[in-house]
Amino acid sequence: MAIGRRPGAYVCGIDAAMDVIGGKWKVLILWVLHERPHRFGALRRAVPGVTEKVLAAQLRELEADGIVHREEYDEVPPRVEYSLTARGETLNEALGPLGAWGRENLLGGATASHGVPGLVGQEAAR
Amino acid sequence: MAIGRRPGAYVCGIDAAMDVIGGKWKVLILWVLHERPHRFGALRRAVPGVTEKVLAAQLRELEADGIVHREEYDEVPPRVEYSLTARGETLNEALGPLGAWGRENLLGGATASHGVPGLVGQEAAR
DNA sequence: CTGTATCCATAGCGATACTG
DNA sequence: CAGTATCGCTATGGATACAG
Repeated sequence: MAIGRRPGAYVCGIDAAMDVIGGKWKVLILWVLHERPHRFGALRRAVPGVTEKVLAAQLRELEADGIVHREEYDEVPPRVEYSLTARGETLNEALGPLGAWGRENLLGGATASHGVPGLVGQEAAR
Repeated sequence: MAIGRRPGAYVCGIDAAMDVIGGKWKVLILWVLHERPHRFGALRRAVPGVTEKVLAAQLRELEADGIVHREEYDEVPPRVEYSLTARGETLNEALGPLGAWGRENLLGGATASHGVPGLVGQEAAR
């Protein structure tokens, strides 16, 4: 409990989880952050097509749900680093089978993995 | 491949899968159909709050994606039965860990399971 | 560099009525 | 019974400009 934006409105764990990862870019953000922490600008470049406003909004929601950690350094120029929390890591692992299903059934097994431990490489390095 | 509504637009298996289960009611439909086939009206009653139009639309998409099978019986009164395909069953299984994550992290482990084989009971019978 | 503010486009969803 | 048609709302997301 304590997280999720519609407390008490879920009929099973799946739709609760869907609420957390339902944003258009969230699984991509998860995918990128799983490899290593990113700052805002790097994240924006790593998630092609997202605008600043939307990226900021999705990060806020993921932060509110305890998935990502936001570390603000009081420097100049400003620096903010985003990383996965422990809960974010477990969510990423729970997403593994779904990613495998998608690769096998939707992509023909041709594309990069989704950060399942032991399968992720340097694809998202950039 | 051959399924998914944005062929070639995915960066990893996860967002491809998200496209398939992204509708507001789709995971619920999956949950209900996993237990046993349902006809349209029964499905509508089993998924509380959905309207006919939206239910029909989501079923069409799931059918186009090869997740559900639509069996039309030429009787009077008309009868149509919806069931999961083999691909739908594997998708349901791939959703298992995510549902477990949601129950543990969002619901406190209090709610019914999502049809993970061996865990589903009569909760969705209704 | 890391955001917020403003405005706008659209997709998805919902209610109701109607048809084969 | 099993849908389709029509209408419209609202939430999400996108583009651009501006701020700390």
